[in-house]
Amino acid sequence: MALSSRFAVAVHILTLLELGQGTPLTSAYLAASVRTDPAVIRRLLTLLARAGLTRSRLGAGGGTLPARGAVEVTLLDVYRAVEAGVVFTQHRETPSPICLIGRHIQSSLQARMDAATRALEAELATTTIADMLADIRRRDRTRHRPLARDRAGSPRASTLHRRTAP
Amino acid sequence: MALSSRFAVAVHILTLLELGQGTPLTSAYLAASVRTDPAVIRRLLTLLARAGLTRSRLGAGGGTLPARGAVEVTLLDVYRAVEAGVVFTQHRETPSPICLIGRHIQSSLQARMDAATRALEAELATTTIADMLADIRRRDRTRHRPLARDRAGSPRASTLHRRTAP
DNA sequence: GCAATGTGTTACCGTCATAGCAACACTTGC
DNA sequence: GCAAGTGTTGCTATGACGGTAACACATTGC
Repeated sequence: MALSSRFAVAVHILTLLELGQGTPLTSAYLAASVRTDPAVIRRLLTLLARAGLTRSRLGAGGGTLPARGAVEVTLLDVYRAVEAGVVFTQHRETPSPICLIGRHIQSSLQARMDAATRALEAELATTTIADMLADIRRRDRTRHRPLARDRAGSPRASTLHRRTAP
Repeated sequence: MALSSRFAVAVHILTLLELGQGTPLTSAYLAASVRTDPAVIRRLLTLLARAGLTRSRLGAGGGTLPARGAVEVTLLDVYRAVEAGVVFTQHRETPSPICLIGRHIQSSLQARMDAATRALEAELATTTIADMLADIRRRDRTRHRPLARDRAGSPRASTLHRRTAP
């Protein structure tokens, strides 16, 4: 069936870290934006750190920073970091070897599963975290302006670098 | 994360039905090849019947037949028939609207998820059940011949149309 | 040195989807 | 009528996942 929500949350986090511009963000801050528990975020961050996508600083004033440039990190990198990477599942029990179909269905099907997975992954690789951030900024400019003030300069920095819950 | 095994089993069943060549196959027969319980097979068959891929005959001498030609049924048809069709999952809770990222991450991400899903589905659509059967026959000819007898004629019909467990 | 802050990690629980399994009503062919 | 099937339901065990609390450890600033 479906993948977990880890992929969505991980992309969210990485985009938010990129927006942070060098300030280490705490798991509490990230959790407030995602709307979950800080421990869940930290659990996810260990996966991202293990994949070389984030770095964390311990202790007071600590937090997490992106470890690579946002233009280098694709959604495929994120996907591979946090998901088992298995979209399709084979039979639970190996089928009957007495049956012609049973003998070969798994290997034959695996080839198609792999091809479909490759197609999905290739598509994911076309988008970077930088693309995501740019797209989100674009969406905010066009769609989200019922009261259009502060056009140029002095953007909504208050909502970005505030250390309290966003 | 991963899909259920329903897709794999459904492809298995449809290929086996196609091999049956007009004889209705029972859920017990199919279950023996898949190595599961007949009730599990019947539960799956209702999904396939609902999608117009199979027809069943009730009563003694009954069983299930393919409802469409094997060249017309793609793996995408099977996939759509038995899976919810959702590969990616969004956040459980809607992210914080106070945060720039939180406001737009879901719509932005959904576009990429849809694109990746479309790529996967397009790849699945390139293979038919007839392709599967042909591929399995090919694999059986090339790989599965430690003792190479009965080259032409008199194939392993015993393993195909036998009504007992394969 | 010490308190405050924050990460990393573990353990536990509730929820949900799934597959295995048994049971039963109903249909069909002999 | 009986045997052989399907269609369907209910129950259970399992595994993945996210929410939550707790705790050890690292770091900063006083």
